Amino acid sequence: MPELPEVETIARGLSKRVTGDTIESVWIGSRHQPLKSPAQEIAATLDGATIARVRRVGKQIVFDLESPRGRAQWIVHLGMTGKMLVAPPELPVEKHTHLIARLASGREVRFVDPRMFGKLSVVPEHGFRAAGEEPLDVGVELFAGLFRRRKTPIKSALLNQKLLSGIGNIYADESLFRARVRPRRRAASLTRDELKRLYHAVQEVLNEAIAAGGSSVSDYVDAEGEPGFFQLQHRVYQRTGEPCLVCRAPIKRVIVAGRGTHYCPRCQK
DNA sequence: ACTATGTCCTGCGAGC
DNA sequence: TGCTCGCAGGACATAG
Repeated sequence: MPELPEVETIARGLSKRVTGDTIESVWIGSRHQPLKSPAQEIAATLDGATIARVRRVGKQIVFDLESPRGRAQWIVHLGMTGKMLVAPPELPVEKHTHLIARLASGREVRFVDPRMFGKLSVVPEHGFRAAGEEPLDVGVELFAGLFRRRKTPIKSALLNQKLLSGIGNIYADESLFRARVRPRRRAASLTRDELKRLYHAVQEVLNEAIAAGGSSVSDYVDAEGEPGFFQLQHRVYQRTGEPCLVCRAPIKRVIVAGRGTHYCPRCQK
């Protein structure tokens, strides 16, 4: 599922291939679940707009658009199974394609999302605000302050996009393992040292994952249709019963915040 | 003001 | 072999 490193990889790929290009026409499928803004409004905003910039904010892809009608932003959240592909027009349109933007260069940007947890919207210029802090930009003091006085499990807090934007199930588990903190620990119970370890673990995991092009665990591919490789470096995620890479104890799986959660019962306190 | 839980959706794999 | 069923989970609604 696309979390910060996957979305970063996709946004970089899109940026490289569509910046400066102009959307000449837009097709939107009849399944409207993935749309947060009305289909008509999305089509009208994209149609004829030039893509000035593509970037990642939290887990969303933000397209800065310029057109004779003014500036706007196209916001794409990939949900669990969303893909943004840059494709030649002759490439067969795969099932669950919800939007196709045809570009002046001849290429197409396609939004594909089988499970339809993804969301598309358009907002006025500068209309989009990230809910929480960027995990890779935040300082250690502000980071630690986010968890103070919170009774919720630390894993739930990591998944809360209003605190930090971009961490999902994979990177929450991997970060907690590296920080040697159990996912069910109450956030407020973490010591200063543990919070510091967690801060560095989050940065390390996210940066390593970006370098590997993200994790391909379900059907994630980047804008060019290429998978990522960070799943090969997962130390706990989906390794239930396998030996911990540090102490050989079998990795445990429990449910926290309704999510499958993996940890080492010996290394993580 | 927080926190916990159910819901949306389709594809896939386990189990019979 | 072929079927059914349950699970996967990001964000939000709703309940407590």
